[in-house]
Amino acid sequence: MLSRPKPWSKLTQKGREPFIRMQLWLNGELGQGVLPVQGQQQGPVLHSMTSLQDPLQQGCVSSESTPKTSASCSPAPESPMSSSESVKSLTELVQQPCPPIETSKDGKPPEPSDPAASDSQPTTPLPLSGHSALSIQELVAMSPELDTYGITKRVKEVLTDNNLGQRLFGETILGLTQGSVSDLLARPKPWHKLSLKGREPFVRMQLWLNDPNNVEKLMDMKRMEKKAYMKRRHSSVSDSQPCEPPSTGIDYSQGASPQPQHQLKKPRVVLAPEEKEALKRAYQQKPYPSPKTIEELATQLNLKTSTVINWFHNYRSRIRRELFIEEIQAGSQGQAGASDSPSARSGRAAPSSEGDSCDGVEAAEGPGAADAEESGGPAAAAKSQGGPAEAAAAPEEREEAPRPAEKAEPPPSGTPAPDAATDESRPRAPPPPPPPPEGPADGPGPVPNPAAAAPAAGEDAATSAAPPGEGPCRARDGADRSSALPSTSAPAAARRPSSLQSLFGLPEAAGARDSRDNPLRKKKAANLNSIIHRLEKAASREEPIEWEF
DNA sequence: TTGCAGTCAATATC
DNA sequence: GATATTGACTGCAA
Repeated sequence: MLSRPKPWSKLTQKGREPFIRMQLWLNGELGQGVLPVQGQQQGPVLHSMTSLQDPLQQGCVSSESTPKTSASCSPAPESPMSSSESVKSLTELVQQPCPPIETSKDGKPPEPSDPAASDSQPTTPLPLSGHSALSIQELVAMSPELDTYGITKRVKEVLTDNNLGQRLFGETILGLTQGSVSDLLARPKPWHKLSLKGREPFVRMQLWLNDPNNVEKLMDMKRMEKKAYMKRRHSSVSDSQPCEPPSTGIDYSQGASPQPQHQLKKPRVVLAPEEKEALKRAYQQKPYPSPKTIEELATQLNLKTSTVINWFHNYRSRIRRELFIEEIQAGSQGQAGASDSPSARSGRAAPSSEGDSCDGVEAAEGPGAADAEESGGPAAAAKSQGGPAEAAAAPEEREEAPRPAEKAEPPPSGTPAPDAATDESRPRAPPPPPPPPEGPADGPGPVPNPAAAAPAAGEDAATSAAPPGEGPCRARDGADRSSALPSTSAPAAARRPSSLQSLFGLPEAAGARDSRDNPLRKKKAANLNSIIHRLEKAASREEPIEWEF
């Protein structure tokens, strides 16, 4: 990297990290200021070339939304600090009470004076006024690891304590919709697993938390909204009746009748429970189904292929998140206080549980695993993510461990190795991790055989279980699955190896889930751990080091 | 091209 | 009415 640095513009977000770190480091050495001091805008574009001119010092007026644009940069001021200081200052920046968030600056945030504005538009995120013009991205990029779990927890507390809604908070402070806020607060990802963009809301939350007047401001906003609403209501009522549609006023005003609009809108697809069940089962068989499989599933379920594709994407991603949460929670529970970045450290064995729907599956998936390195090195991985935990988490179901495998995490401390796995542990645990998506999927395997499919109903037959024959990844998942849904599927499998039904049926699955702690589950977990462990070994033959347990 | 992260926004649920 | 869930979409990276 030092000898062949890529140009900043060609670096991925992750790829930029080292340069940012180097820059910080250099700044420290040089005593140059990294952080802007109020009012200064730092430029995001770094010269990856080692010449490093305190890139950070080049102020770029980049707006929050357009970080990359390096546009104009002005020399930035200085604020001497050592690398550690810079980091520290950053931390402080984000952690210490910050100046009023909102506001005005770019004109963005709703002006208090203009109630209307506030209520009608979601207002852009906040311009972190206090911190000068440091764009949020810059803050994010330079921000130290934040305890996402702790932050969301505090935010939730503050919001509930003060009776502030997610919508208001999201639109005003984060620039996100209510649904996103809800999701974020309920399932925060660990800091190191977030992309720069994904970290933004957390930085904003942190800044907001640090703002001594945060609640007050939000309350004001609330009041203004209310006022504006009342105002509008009044005017519309008194003015006449013309158009009532308060919320959609704009659209209506644009001429066309409301109707068209509605018609243009695609009705939201709502999958029936049976369909979901079927998809879940299909997922258990193949988290990464081939196009063909998807096609079949779609046909069987009478859904659009895009819907099936989306469902798989969403499911994988959500399961992953569930795992994060479990890890975090497990971690925090395990460790007392935990506030410290549980997210990062969470780790340890998370016992279980899977997310509902998730069927735990993913646990392995690992995003976690996957990125471990993100934080930098194995150690980091271990530390931050609580590596092991990841693996551990929700073992029972973990079916696929997709990508992560790369980094398979070691078994939870308690469970060492393979042994645990008794018979069940299907040795075959294959390979590798999740392969690239499809690879395996197509495989031979057991893809759900459409034939069998009858989704919901047919279940009976359910059966099937597709034996593991699948591709690597699948294999793994097969294994897991089997472990996860043990008996039930087993027999079935025997009967009908590849049938869609396998995807459905198996009522037991649900039952199994309930009892999270039963011995069976534990056993499964142990098996999984052993499998993971083996995978790990295989994968890391090169560097056996690490993991200390 | 595929998968993922992050979101939105419609619905469902509380 | 507020919050949670979830199908779909966008943009990015590999």
